[in-house]
Amino acid sequence: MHILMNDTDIIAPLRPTPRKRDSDATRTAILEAAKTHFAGLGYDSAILRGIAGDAGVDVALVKRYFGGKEALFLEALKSSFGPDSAKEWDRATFAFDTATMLAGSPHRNVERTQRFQFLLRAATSPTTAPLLNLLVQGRFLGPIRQWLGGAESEARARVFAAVYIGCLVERLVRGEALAGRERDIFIQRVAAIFASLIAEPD
Amino acid sequence: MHILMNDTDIIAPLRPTPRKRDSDATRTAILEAAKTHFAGLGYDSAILRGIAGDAGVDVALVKRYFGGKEALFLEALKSSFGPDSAKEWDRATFAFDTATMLAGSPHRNVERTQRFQFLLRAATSPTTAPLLNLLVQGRFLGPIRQWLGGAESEARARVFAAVYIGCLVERLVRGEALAGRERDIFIQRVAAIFASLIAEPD
DNA sequence: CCCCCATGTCAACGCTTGTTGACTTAGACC
DNA sequence: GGTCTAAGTCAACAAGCGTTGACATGGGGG
Repeated sequence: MHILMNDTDIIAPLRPTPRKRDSDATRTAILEAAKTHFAGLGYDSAILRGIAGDAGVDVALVKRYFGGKEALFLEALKSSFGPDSAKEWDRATFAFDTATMLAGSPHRNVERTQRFQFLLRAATSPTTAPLLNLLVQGRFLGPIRQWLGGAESEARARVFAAVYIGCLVERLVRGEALAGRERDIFIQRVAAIFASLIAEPD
Repeated sequence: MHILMNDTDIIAPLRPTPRKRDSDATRTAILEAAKTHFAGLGYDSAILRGIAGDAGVDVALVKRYFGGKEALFLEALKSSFGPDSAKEWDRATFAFDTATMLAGSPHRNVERTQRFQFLLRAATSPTTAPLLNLLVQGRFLGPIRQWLGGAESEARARVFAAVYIGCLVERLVRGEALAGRERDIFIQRVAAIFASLIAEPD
């Protein structure tokens, strides 16, 4: 193993700038670690030294690359809410699929789960709540509203968001997932709610 | 005004122990301030000096009376979730009333609003989330489940809780309340959801 | 080959905040 | 009225954490 040269050495000649000590990778590593930490712990409980540690870098680098904790948080938040897959959702199966996802195993679709845990934790921390409005509006409520379509889409989008987030909180509070018949009922009920919000013709 | 003796002096003879410097009142004041602060700021952001300040006492008193921040939090949490009015709810108007409350002005029924903000903030802080399970189960989910009655009450209670909490988060994130027609639609939709969760005969 | 800038490291500062113990004072009891 | 305990005050400590600037180092361009 130690005989082999690392990737950087190999592909370096191919690039215009071989990246001396890979600042891009460092930045990315920090950002990724930050996303995980912020999502899992919330703004207050996440600590820079922990994030830097997970990224395998020094704390001071966080300042160099992002400026500070708050700026890093914002960056991580924006990075977590990239262009969403709202348009890809299938109207036929959406309600049931989403309800299923919300009912149980956090393992499926980990990325989205983490993303919304992120949102949730951010929403309930007074420090970050103000920062969140724009993002929620622009990348969550907006797309959903548009996707739902029809009249009074604003109100319906809000109900949708509320139910969606509520399910996440519910799951967050009590770690164990539902099982068996109770789980089926839960899914069925939530799916019905979603369906009623979509189907509305006008 | 300064001529009058204060209450303590007047009613003192009537009590077995007239209470020298009113330790009970002090304790209560701290607890009340703590409830407000924890509900409004969350466990992490709430600071003891702020709580003590609002209560008009020294920080050290918090230790004397409660032992520490975590213990105070627990006490405040328990105190916030006293015997609930679940049994008083009217099945006929409950769905609409609750939806209306959730839709808008946090001014009506401030107490309950604060209580659930408390719950919410506690739920999303990793520090306090573990402490919450028992309480939520015992004093919120339990009563609701019982009140809803019928078959599969567990699943339905969970859906109820999810929607309820979701609406609170939604309102928490975006301070401004809905208005006009959008508000009506919102209420109508949420009320419909609640109603469907109650009415289920079997 | 040498210099210079970007990258990374290190240690320390300063602030916030929970906690603690010593000190002061009020008031009930003898 | 004196005394002793409970109630309240004060200042300081200690730990956690974000932040900062000085210093080391590697590598590409002259």
